[in-house]
Amino acid sequence: MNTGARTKAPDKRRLILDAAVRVFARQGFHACRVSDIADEARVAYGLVYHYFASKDEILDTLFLERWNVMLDLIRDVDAREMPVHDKLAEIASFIVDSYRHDPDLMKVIIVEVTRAANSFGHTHIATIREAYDLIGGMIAKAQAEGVFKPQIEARFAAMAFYGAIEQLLTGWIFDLLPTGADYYERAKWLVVETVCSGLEQ
Amino acid sequence: MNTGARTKAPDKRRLILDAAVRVFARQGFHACRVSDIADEARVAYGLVYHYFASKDEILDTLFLERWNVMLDLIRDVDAREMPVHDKLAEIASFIVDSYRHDPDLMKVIIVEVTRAANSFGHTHIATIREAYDLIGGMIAKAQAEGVFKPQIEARFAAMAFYGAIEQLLTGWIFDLLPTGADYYERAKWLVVETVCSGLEQ
Amino acid sequence: MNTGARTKAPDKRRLILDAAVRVFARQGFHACRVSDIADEARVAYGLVYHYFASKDEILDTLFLERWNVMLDLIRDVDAREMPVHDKLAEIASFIVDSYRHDPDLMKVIIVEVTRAANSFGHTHIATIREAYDLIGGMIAKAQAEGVFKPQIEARFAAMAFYGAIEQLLTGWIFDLLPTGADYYERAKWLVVETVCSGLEQ
Amino acid sequence: MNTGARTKAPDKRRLILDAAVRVFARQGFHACRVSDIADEARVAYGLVYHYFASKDEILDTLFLERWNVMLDLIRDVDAREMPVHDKLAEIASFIVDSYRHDPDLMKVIIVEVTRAANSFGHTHIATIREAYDLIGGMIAKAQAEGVFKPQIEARFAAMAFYGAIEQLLTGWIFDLLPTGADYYERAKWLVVETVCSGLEQ
DNA sequence: TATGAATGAGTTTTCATTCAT
DNA sequence: AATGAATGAAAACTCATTCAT
Repeated sequence: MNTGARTKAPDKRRLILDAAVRVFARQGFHACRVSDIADEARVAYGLVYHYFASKDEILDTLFLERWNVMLDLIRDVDAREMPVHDKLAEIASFIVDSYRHDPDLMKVIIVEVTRAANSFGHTHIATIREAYDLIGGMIAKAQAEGVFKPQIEARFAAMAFYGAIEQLLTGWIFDLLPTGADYYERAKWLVVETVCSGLEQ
Repeated sequence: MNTGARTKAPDKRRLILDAAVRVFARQGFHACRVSDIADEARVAYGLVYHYFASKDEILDTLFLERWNVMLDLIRDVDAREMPVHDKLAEIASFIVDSYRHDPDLMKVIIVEVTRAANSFGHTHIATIREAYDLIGGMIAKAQAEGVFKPQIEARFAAMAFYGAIEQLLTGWIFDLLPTGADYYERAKWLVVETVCSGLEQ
Repeated sequence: MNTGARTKAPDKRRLILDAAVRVFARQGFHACRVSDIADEARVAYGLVYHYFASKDEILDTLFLERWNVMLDLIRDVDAREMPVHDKLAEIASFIVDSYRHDPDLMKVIIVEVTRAANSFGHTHIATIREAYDLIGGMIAKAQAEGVFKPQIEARFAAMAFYGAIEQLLTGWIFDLLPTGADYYERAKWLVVETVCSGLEQ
Repeated sequence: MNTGARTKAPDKRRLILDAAVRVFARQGFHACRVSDIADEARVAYGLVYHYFASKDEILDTLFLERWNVMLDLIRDVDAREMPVHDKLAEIASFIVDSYRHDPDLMKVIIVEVTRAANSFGHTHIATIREAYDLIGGMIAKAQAEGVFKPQIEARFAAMAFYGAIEQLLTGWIFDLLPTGADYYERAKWLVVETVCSGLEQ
């Protein structure tokens, strides 16, 4: 029974992953060196290669760890009986909270994976798509139930919804939007409100 | 009547820029070599450096060329007297048409610049922000006029709107959404309809 | 009886420095490639950059190593109680012996550093000057004691003295002067005799 | 009858040579580009190659132009009937005046040619040696006539004499010695006085 | 596990030189 | 003579990865 973060054991592997998040966020995946990660983790250079086969694998690991948590959440939400509005709100809330909890990690995922059409994005496309598809399914179901307009393609709407959230995170990442607990909460509400009811009075 | 491409000067500089778009789109900025660009342009290696100080400058040039055209469009729309709904529709239409007209260029801009918080995105943040600000201004104005709900932060709404569009393009780039004239047109309508009226019936 | 070169650690760093001396002397700093140094040292290319930040740093290191030994000698001589004639003789002897012991190293220092007004010479000007100043001080002291003529500027005389020695080395480097133990010893005597007593009978 | 420097005719070739002197002196031969020379001469890039076969040839030309003037002077002095002291004074005077008249040119010759054992110095070794040999001949003659001590090798003495002068120039080039008409004149006297009579009272 | 020296392929950039006009 | 675009070889430097200890 090792929950992974007891107290003593430093768990070098975790140390390296966490250091990588900070370094990737600060310098970008391409601009940083493996030695930067080792230094940040206060670990010997070679140890990075003891735990990970390559620099790529570190980012892969970080992405999958987080994305799978999100997929679990979305699947769980999807399975529950609740209005689509609330489902979308749960998802938006989860993503925004993910950013609140670990902005560096979300920055890395958005900047280095989600849009990297020729590298990591391409590698993980199936995993990424699963999230979009699940959301698309919720919207399609809502259309079938007469809650959402039937004219709008569910897949397109799902992308627009997800893109709206990700862009809010991008705004925070680029320091284009104000941060703080209030703003995070309002942002969650705003994106769902807009997508469900629209901006018009 | 000459479309310009067959006439006198081959304009090597343009040739290089156009080749770079294709190469960046195909391989990604980091994964491609300057020699790939030169080869694609059927031009001597050194000529790339005769016209551009660095590989970076090529991407900078491509981005600014296109983004400034968009800024002009947005500024123009902003100055016109028309319902905010139509203004947003013009913007969405312009961006989608940009993708239709030159998917490679838009792919490069979205994948390599717009979200690159540690490299090009950071360099061009002021230019990028201008677009968001202009859209935010339109929304704020609509709120002041009572057309849009006043409770939603205009800046946040603008980001959500832009993010929704960009994500549709991302969907096409990643081959997650179907393409074709019909889909492009419906996508334009969809994103504006959603943002203005919401998905709810 | 072990001269140290055959023992345990090969000390790759030293290997590289020694190889660099040979390569710089043979081809000149600008004309040689870093790979030439690595090859000469029978070491992997990248190892050169593991120990030195740049090709420049290798030459900097070689120069400072040697010049500081000379500075120590001059400072030591300066502190001793002995006729100025003998002091100058010690210095001339040290420099000529340095050439006898490692002609390549002295060649590199004279050819690539001491006169390189726009590169290494400029970088190390303060260090180089210290030697001239110390010699100038000895001459000034001799003038104050009435041993040397007071009309001649000590700083100028110091430069002339040092220049005379360096030019003898240059003569050997360019193969314009005969070499051999006898010539080295006579050269030491000659330069001091000339500067102190003059060529006139 | 064209003395080469009338008034109107710009003589682009001369313009390029003079510009090269300034650029070589300022940046060093290796650090400057051919385009720097063209820019400094306010001449088209390609024109440099119309007048000179290579960058090297420009420096060769500059060196030979000046060194041959010096050789003429030394030969002339050598042929004259005058005390060796005066001969050496004429030579020292000529070299110092050369520096007064065009410090950049002398800097370039000393820094880039005279000590460049692996490049230009090697190329022009025969020409350079001629000067040393002529001076050596004067000294040998003075020894034969009983004016100079016979124990000192004339060739070595010639090198020491020339080296003393060149080092004074080096001192000015590196800004280690004070400049000005007075200092130049005293330097001429000093070097000859030292070499002939010695520093001792 | 842990360390960091050792390896060497890969890429940008520079710049002398050529050439068409 | 004059121009400057075009060429492409050359080299420094980087850094992911391997390996001996």
